[in-house]
Amino acid sequence: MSNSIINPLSPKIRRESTKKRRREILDAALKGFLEKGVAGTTIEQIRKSAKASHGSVYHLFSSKDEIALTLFAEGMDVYHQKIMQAMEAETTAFGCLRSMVETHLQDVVDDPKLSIYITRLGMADDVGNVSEQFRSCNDAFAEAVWSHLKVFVDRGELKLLPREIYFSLIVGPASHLARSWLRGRIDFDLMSATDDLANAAWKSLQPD
Amino acid sequence: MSNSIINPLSPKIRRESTKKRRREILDAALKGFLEKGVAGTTIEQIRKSAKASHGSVYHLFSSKDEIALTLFAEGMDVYHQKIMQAMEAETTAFGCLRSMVETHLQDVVDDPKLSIYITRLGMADDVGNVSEQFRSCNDAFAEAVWSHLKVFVDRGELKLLPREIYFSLIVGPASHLARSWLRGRIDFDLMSATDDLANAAWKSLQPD
Amino acid sequence: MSNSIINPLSPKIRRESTKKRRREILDAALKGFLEKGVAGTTIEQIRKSAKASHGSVYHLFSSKDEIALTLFAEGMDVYHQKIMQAMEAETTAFGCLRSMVETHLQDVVDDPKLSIYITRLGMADDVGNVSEQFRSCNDAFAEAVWSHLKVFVDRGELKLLPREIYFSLIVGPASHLARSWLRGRIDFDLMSATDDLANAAWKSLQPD
Amino acid sequence: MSNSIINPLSPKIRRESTKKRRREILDAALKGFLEKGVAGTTIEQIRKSAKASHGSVYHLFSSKDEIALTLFAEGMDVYHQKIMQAMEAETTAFGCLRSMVETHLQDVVDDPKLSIYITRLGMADDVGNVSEQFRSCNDAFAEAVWSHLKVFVDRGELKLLPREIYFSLIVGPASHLARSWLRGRIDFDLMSATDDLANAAWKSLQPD
DNA sequence: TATGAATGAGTCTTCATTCAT
DNA sequence: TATGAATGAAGACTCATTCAT
Repeated sequence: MSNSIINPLSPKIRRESTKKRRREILDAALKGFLEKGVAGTTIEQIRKSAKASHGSVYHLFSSKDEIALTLFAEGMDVYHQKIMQAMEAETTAFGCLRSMVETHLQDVVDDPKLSIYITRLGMADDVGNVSEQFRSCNDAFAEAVWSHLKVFVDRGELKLLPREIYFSLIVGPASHLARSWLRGRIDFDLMSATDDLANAAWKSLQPD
Repeated sequence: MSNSIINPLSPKIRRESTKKRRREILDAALKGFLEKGVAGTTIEQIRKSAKASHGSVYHLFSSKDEIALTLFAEGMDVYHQKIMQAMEAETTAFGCLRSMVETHLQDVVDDPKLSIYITRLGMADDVGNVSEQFRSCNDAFAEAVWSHLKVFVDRGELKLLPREIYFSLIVGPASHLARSWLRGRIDFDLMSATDDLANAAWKSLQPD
Repeated sequence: MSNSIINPLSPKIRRESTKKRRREILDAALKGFLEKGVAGTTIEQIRKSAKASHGSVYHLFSSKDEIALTLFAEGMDVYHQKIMQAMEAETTAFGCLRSMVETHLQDVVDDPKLSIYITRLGMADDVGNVSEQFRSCNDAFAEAVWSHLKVFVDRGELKLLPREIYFSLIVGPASHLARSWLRGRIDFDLMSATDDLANAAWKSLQPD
Repeated sequence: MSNSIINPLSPKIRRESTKKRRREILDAALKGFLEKGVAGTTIEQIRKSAKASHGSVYHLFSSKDEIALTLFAEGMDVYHQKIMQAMEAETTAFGCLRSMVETHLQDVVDDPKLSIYITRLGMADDVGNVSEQFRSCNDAFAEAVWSHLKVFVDRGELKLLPREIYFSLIVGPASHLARSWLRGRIDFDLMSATDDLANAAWKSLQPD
């Protein structure tokens, strides 16, 4: 099972050292992007932070956008995998929903900046064509999620709804709350909301 | 009751013509920002589109960021007002929730680009200090929303939860779905999801 | 005795209030010039600091340079007057030299920034045509100084030299030392050098 | 013995061509600065005159101020070296003083504009932080001068005074006169004042 | 006279990207 | 492959000055 979109643009990498250099650049770039945004981070800063030369960066990536996109893709991919693993580990409908909510919250708590980066880039017009990336990988993910939930729906444990709505109902509130938390608008520990959100998701999906 | 943050930075305006000129610039800027993003829109384009001189723009606004911020504040304000009006017009708990969901969706559908602009800027670290603006106005809004919902909670019609969670439960799914829709991932008419989302919100907030 | 060059460009001033406003602008400008240089000070800052409007400034002065020039002229004039008064109060050759040295040092100590401003502008190409101002007023001053010293030279108390050299010999060292002091390169109290410099000037001008 | 401050900010230069390009820019800039002042010279003019691209200039220097500063440092350095060489070539106290005076005057006569540039920048608050540069290099120079004069003072050939005063007494008058000359206030050949100024310096430093 | 809105030429600087070595 | 010098288009912003009210 791989809906991975990691490095879709990357050239075939020959040497080990190249791979390492590539990673250094990506890490340096991510650091910058998280702190100052994509537009606010210059290639110069990236290359300096990665101790690479200008030419070196352009040898490995065709543009700054490609770097941003690669990181975005990686991030999305990891997020998707986390969610999928969480779902796969559960056998009950409630367990599944709860697990998704918890995983989402944990993901935000574990790396808030990365979380913002992904969300923000997901809405950006201006970086490369994120949407293309986003779509192809997201559609696959959506399909995978659906195929899991379908089991419970078929069993009558979850309400039948247009499939696009499930993820919004389950993760939407967590995502929304997480954004408030990221903005520092929430005092309590984000994870402590897990039960309330999981219960809410569960109830909202009960058949009438 | 005014949690308005419109023009928080605006200087005292003496002449009527100034007010008009200010508006022209804001409108021209918004047009650009919606089409090409804040970074992608130049002051030159704005001023040309507003038929104003360079200096004139800077006489009225101290920077491009201030323009973006003013627009953001205005947009947030309008959104908040819409939601508040929707809530105030309803007397039942369900009516209130449904109205919030519907208003949110309608808002996105009515002006998708503005909607993206607001959402995106709300997550931006890089433009001025949006967060400051965002916070002060958002907190007031959150308070107003809560004071409305509290009535229903006190009556036992809605479950008692940490107050920060309500808005996420009610509008979070709509917001999440709207983002998918904005990315073109959803075939059906967004408004048609109103009932499903409203019901879900309602159920998720039922007392146990 | 007036070799004053104050306000050579100023229009005839009618009202008292105008005179006051004029003074406020000049004072505000001087403050800026001393802190950040002429080029580094904007009309905007001056007018704000003087609580005057743009138009008001331009009504009273034709340009920023004119303001700078007026201040320069005033400063030069005051300096010249101080030196002349010091000379006139003395009857002996040594007393006269000592008095000039002391006055120069005191002038620097009393208002170091003004002192720098005058010196700097005296060398500037870029502000209006300072040199014109400088020349006409300086020549008159030089003449006045010479006519005082001439008495002592005629009496054989001071050496006969090209007249242009006297002022350089008497005040040059004080001026040079003062610049070091202004740069913070000198620990001791500047005034304490008075005797040494006065003696040196005296000796350097002794007939062979 | 090197109190040189040349290129204190220059990056490690790898290629020979870079050094050449750097020099071309500096030369072009100096030409402009001498003619129209630092503020009056634009980067555009410099780069055009040096046949370099905009980015090239900024690759080699971080700002216009850095160029001005480098030039200032170079100029100061050359001046200091001239004076030191003049002193070192002399064995008698009088010869030494005379040589310093003559060198200073010659320096002004040889390149009046450069001379003004150095003097003016030495007084400027507004360009970068000249003072820092100025100080560190000037202190070293002052020390070197003093260690030379000390010999004569120890021998009783020159009067014992606070060490900061010597240079002012010797070069101050020449410097002052040179400024008058630069302003066109002096008819005679500046160099012809050498003897008078040298004698004056000599006499002013005689032990009582 | 006073005000402050408007002008617009001009400047520095940034930065992604290319290319010679 | 790696390096860093060079490119040059583009952009934000400044500011002295003019002018309508």
